[in-house]
Amino acid sequence: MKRNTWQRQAVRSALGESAGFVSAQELHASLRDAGSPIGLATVYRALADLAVEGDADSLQSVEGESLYRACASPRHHHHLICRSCGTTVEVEADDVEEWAAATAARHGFTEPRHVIDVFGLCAACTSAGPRVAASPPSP
Amino acid sequence: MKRNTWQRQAVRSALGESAGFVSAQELHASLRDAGSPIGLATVYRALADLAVEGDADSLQSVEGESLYRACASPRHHHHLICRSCGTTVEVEADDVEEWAAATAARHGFTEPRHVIDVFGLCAACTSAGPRVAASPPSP
DNA sequence: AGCGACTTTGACAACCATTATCAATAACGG
DNA sequence: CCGTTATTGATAATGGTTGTCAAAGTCGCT
Ligand SMILES: [Zn+2]
Ligand SMILES: [Zn+2]
Ligand SMILES: [Zn+2]
Ligand SMILES: [Zn+2]
Repeated sequence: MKRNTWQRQAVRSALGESAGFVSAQELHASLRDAGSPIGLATVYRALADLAVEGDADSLQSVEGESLYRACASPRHHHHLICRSCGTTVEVEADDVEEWAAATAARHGFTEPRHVIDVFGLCAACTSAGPRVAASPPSP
Repeated sequence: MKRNTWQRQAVRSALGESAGFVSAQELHASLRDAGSPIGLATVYRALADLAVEGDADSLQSVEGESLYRACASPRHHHHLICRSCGTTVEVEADDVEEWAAATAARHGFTEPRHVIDVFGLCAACTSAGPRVAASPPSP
């Protein structure tokens, strides 16, 4: 049986408050900053549990880190992620789902699963302009 | 300028001979088994170079390992991968490309990129039947 | 071919995210 | 309240990947 501990609630809550995908390390750091004495291993375990229960989505960052996010919708969906600020939009695309299934079937593959994520710069980050190391005042 | 060393050629060659995606560690092991004294760090560097030059595709395994594969086609494409034996099929899907671009644009995202991979069981692995841990003789 | 400038290599250490340990703690049914 | 038992968490261990740096190799040039 699953026991209800304040640690799990804290992770749930913290995950729900973050706008985009976060790593276990980041979530642990923010919880600690907020005064919680929660342990790192516990955050890893809680996030893994949330993911298997379907209450959180997970994906691998380009650097290979596991990132998690509270799912707004329980339905199957994918994500559009700002690679600058992490803001995430959930998107559904039945056409793409069908394409994935059909592609697998056409080549004799069974039990198809798929990884589909779109990364870009959100409107805010786009208008913020290209990132520069520093903006020395022009003399 | 890029210099031409037997190590880079060996990695290129070994990558081209493997049917599906392989990790740097696996490629290093097979090269060593074939009698090559190549170093592990060199394999990592060569694979990273091939990836940026567009001569190899890379993706993150579910366990977070970086996997590489020699690209048969220089065009943009995606992969259908057997999660049992690693056999890989390259697929193109203009519809999906357009969907990704349109989805990003619709939400004000710019410079869209995407990660699209389909995992399943190939025909051979499907007919091999469900995998069992062991088949103890029934007493 | 010989030379010199500049890359590349590789053994090894360092790094870092993630997982295993395991005694102490806390949740929950009765 | 109590006993059972899942959970916690500090720490160690794991394992893929990258950094270090002296030695060796590559290539343009003569
Ligand atoms: Zn943004
Ligand atoms: Zn989907
Ligand atoms: Zn297969
Ligand atoms: Zn594409």
